[in-house]
Amino acid sequence: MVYSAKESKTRDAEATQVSILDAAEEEFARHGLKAARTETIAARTGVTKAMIYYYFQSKEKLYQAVLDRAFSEYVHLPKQLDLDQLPSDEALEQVVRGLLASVSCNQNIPQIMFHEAIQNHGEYYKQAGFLTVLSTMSAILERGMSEGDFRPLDAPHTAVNILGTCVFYCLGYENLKHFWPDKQMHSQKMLEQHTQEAIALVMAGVQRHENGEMSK
Amino acid sequence: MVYSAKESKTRDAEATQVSILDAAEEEFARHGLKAARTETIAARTGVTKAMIYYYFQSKEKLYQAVLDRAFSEYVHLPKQLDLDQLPSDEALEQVVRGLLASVSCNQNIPQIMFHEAIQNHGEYYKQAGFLTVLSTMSAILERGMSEGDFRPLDAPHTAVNILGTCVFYCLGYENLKHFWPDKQMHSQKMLEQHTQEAIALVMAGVQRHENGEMSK
DNA sequence: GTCTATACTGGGATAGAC
DNA sequence: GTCTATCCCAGTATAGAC
Repeated sequence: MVYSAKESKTRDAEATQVSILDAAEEEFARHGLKAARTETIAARTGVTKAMIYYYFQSKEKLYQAVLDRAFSEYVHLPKQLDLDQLPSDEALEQVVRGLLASVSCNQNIPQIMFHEAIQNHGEYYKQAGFLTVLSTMSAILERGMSEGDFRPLDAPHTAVNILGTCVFYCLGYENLKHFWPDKQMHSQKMLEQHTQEAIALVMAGVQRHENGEMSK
Repeated sequence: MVYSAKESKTRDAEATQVSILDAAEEEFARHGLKAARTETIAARTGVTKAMIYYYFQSKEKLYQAVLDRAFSEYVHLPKQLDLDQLPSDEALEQVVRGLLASVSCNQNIPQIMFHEAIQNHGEYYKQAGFLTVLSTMSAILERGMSEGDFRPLDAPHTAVNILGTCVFYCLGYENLKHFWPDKQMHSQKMLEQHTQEAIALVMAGVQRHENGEMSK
């Protein structure tokens, strides 16, 4: 995804389009559809505004193109079949780990999704990979309960709550950095720690424990 | 907060200002500072755009006023002293429960905070109540570990992860509704279920269990 | 395919009547 | 204190040269 094509000074339609899409993804993530400025996108891309309208007829069309590309590239989960082979707790850990990795490496998509949610009534979300993730997690949780690995819980609600834990750290970065004034939240070390703590919390949160009190 | 003063047709400066603030909070929550339209705020309020500039000199000043009011009203946590009296697990449950209640009853504030994070680099977040919530939770987690109630964990990271679980359901509502096509996510019943499931996940996630494997 | 220059519009802000 | 009318800039979109 994030490969810039600025170096070629010769005319290259393909490269220009990719370059515009990259800059647009960034801008839309930051500001949402309405507040995004085509001028900023053009400036970051290195081409002029006119080019944006040449390739993508309007800001809306460009937005749609960004979403389309993002959905096709985001969240490469382990295949359903592979997950079914694993014990439920290992399957869940795999999914959560994949999710955390995706979110850490490209925060633009979750940010765009959020803007979608509160501005555009989640119109595009149906197409997105996140619903798949939720369904997958929910199914694993159901299986884990029936196999006795997990405590009694409501699978869809718990899947949503897990997803919340996974995305919040990166989504709220600019706010949360005040909570860690002396650390770099995006450093390799911190991201790894976040991954580890999130997984620990989630796994402990769903697993059945011999003498633990059941929640119902 | 959400009390409208439209019914008085006589001139009432106080009521007009409150009315503007209410509408503005809504609009800023939906669109963020930049994309928010003063025209929309005025329309929703029932007064004209000019009034907004009469009372608040600019859109920015209005935004600041909305934030100031929100911070002073949001998240009424139990007093520090009361929490210290309780066993750590009960204290944590109290805080999480309070947080879930605040978020469910007014989603505007978390939404504004989110926009702050990704648009304005979290400038205002330092003032907000959320950092207090995080510190409070973190302290409780530390105490719980030292008293042997909680498993070994990183307190700040875990506090952030818990907060994520608490806010995500309401923040992502418009997206997540596609995941529950047959339910009303804002119904009393669903909100209660979310509260219950979130608390169950969090408490199970942090508590020490006799035979559970420690995460470190 | 890429640029410069410009037409057009939405919306922030203000002047002035009532 | 509240309204109407208007100014004017920022920003979308396009025409036309190269």
